[in-house]
Amino acid sequence: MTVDMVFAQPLTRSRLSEEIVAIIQKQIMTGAIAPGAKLPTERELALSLKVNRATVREALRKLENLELIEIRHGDGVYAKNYLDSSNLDLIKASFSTDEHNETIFNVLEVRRIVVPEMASLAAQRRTDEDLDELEDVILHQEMDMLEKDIKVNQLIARAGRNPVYTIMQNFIYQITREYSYFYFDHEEEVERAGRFHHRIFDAIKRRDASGARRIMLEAMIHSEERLKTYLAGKH
Amino acid sequence: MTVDMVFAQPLTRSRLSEEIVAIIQKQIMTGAIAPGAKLPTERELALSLKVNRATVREALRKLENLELIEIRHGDGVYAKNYLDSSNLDLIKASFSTDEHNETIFNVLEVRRIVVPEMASLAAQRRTDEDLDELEDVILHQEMDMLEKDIKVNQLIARAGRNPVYTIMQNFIYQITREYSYFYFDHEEEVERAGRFHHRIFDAIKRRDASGARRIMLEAMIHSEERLKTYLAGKH
DNA sequence: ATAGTATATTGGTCGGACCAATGGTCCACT
DNA sequence: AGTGGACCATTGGTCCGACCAATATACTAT
Repeated sequence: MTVDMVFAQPLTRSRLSEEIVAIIQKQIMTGAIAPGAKLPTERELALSLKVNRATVREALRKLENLELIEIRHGDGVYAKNYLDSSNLDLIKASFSTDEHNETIFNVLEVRRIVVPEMASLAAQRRTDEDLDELEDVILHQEMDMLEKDIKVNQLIARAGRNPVYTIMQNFIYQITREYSYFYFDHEEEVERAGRFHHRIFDAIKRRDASGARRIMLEAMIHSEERLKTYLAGKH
Repeated sequence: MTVDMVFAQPLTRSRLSEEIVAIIQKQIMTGAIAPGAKLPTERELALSLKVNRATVREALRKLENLELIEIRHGDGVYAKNYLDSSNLDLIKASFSTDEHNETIFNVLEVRRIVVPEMASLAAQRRTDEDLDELEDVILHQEMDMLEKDIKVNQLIARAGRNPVYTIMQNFIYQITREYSYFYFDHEEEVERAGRFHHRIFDAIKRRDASGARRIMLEAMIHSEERLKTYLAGKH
């Protein structure tokens, strides 16, 4: 438990345009800029922020992707209601500035519903190739348990044959992965994960949809509890 | 059923950079550009596409947000595995070029799980203010049923007090809304929706979580069936 | 009043220049 | 031979200034 959670997000924070994104995003999400309000011109923003207009434009482009603003050619830039956004990156942003772990709890709440259902779909739709890949990973001894666990969940997600679930799984993974390091610090949990892999594989092999769902739900609940006690202990 | 589904996506297709996004995105998602492969430099892309480098940069910025590429300062641009993306916009893109309605079915499959759970959370967490807002909308006579239905679902989502669910609800709504117009063409469905609103409101008011979940699930299944017969009739 | 037109404003694209991070080469030193 | 560090070419990041294209508005002619 030494190097976990060191590099939270800021990887590309060297980019000036990202700073601008953060500034404007904060103002929109705190309500300092109301939905429907017209933002300053690109030229004005460039002037007041003392950066080039091209840099402002790249920032606005990202804010548009986040569905926080609407850019109208020949008219101007307007703030949108962030509650209407469908971009999960907004959650990632709030995650990196979250003091009370609200974000992670929200994600866990969704995970508990979504991931077991994904396992159920995998059991229904898996091909023999999916099964082979899964078995390969599970029986692969040299791989450490964290890496293996990630791979198993990924293969299950893809075996479900629903890209929407796959994307949601990727999102959930990206948010929770920083806590996974701590999780597998205990030998007890490593063994438990090993047993889980075999059980879920067996259920998927037998095309036992409800069984797969139940086994996955059980695993989710357990890791939730472990995480909650860990986070509680940090304060 | 005349003007439904007219403007699928192309709203901002006047932008040159969007064309470039589409070109490169397609190559990555079809595998023409393999994951890990290095893309041409910005200068080379600008040259071969006969556009300015700034335009290429804006396109690359968007592809980066889609998690389709990774940009490394001083190094180059690398393709990522689109299966690892957590950006729901990828689904929207495939939706607009989907011949066999696969996308909408995938989204409905997720909706059936997610939205009822959202209703359950709303029943558990709704405040009196949430309830008042909901009642206002439901009893508001002048509003047409489509608009009302959207608003009701939105308020339920927000009453659940989980931004991740809210974002997913927005995504689901954006994908399915184009079919909603047809849905409320039948007076029978309008009346059914009215009854549904009252029932779900009642359950949420009583803080009946499982009841709210059940009522919502019922509504989802019904609209799914209606939509499927409609889509089947189009061929 | 209304429809059409001119114009100012604003986002979109262009070209060319320089800054900053990275990878690789090469050389001095051990 | 191996290692560490200086150097340099390459590539993304930012800047400047100019022009193109869409929009809103004010104005004009009817």
